[in-house]
Amino acid sequence: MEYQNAKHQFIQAWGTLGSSWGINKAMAQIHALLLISPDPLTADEIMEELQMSRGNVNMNVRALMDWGIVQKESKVGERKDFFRADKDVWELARQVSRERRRREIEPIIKVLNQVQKVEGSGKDVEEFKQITGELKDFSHKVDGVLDKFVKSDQNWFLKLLMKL
Amino acid sequence: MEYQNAKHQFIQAWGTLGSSWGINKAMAQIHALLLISPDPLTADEIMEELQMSRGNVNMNVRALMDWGIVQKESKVGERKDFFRADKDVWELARQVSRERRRREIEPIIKVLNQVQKVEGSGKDVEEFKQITGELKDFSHKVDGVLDKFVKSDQNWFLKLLMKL
DNA sequence: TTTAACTTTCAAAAAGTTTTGAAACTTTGG
DNA sequence: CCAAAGTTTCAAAACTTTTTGAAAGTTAAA
Repeated sequence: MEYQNAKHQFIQAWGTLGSSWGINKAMAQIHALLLISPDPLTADEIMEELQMSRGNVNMNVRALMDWGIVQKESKVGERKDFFRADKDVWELARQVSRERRRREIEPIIKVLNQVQKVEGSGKDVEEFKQITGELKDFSHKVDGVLDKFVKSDQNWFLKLLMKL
Repeated sequence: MEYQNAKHQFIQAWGTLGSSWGINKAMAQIHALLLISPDPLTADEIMEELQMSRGNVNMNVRALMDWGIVQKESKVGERKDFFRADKDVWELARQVSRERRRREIEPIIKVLNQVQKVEGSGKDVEEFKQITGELKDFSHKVDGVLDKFVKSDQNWFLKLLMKL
């Protein structure tokens, strides 16, 4: 397989994967491009390579910086901003876990705590308390695992894999 | 908090969570409703409760059955189909993991294997091989963990939690 | 076989999301 | 301070996904 080809396929696939993860395609594609780029790129280079508008690149590069997986850099003697993706896959996974934990697990635990305060009795209410209680327990467990993961180092994970 | 209130809040929250997981809102809401319902419900009851069209209910109930987390039932002396959600949160988590593994991890591993076949040399190609290689390794590890999880029982998970 | 109850399909409409591009804004070197 | 280079914003357009509802299909009791 030829390089240009492999590159496009990878960027395409990363974009699709992103979509099914609730990350928009442009954001995922920019990330893919920066990941495989040996040197940081300017907004213009990203626009050119991925054929997207300046606004779109700007918006999504900022989203990637929010996630903490892309950094802005400047070069001496250059006016333009350069963007670089974190190349450490382990670190990437941790950042993504951290964000998803914050955006998804935390809100659901909050709601489950709220609705557990339901009053009254009867079959419906009992069933409701039962299932939301189980979901809450489960969510707490997942939260705990993610927390551990986010705070851990790669070595911990590898040791864990051994145990499985 | 009053029951009707808690119920709506829970269904709403589950719908939102679904969206950020690439599961459509209607599908997640139907699932939430069935989860907390002590008895199986008919399509008409779901339509009424969630104020959505017959087509939408039908489509998403089938999607839930595809995921293996909702079952169709029939009652003697009743023409209508009844739908029931799996009440076991553990089982639910396993089914969801299985589906996401199949839909997301497997395709990306396939692409990574493909693009690793890139030919030629140079800084770009080396960087490309390096990062796609690392992603592949990582994906395989995640795949392994999920596989273990999907095939495990709750007890295994609890023991694992102890070790953390 | 007929008919009524129920389920499924699918094309069109609505809703939601992403992308564009031009204008406004900011920064920097001279 | 000015002008040039670069960045950000945002309303409108394009695109995608979801939802609707009516029509077609299926099933089962009489």
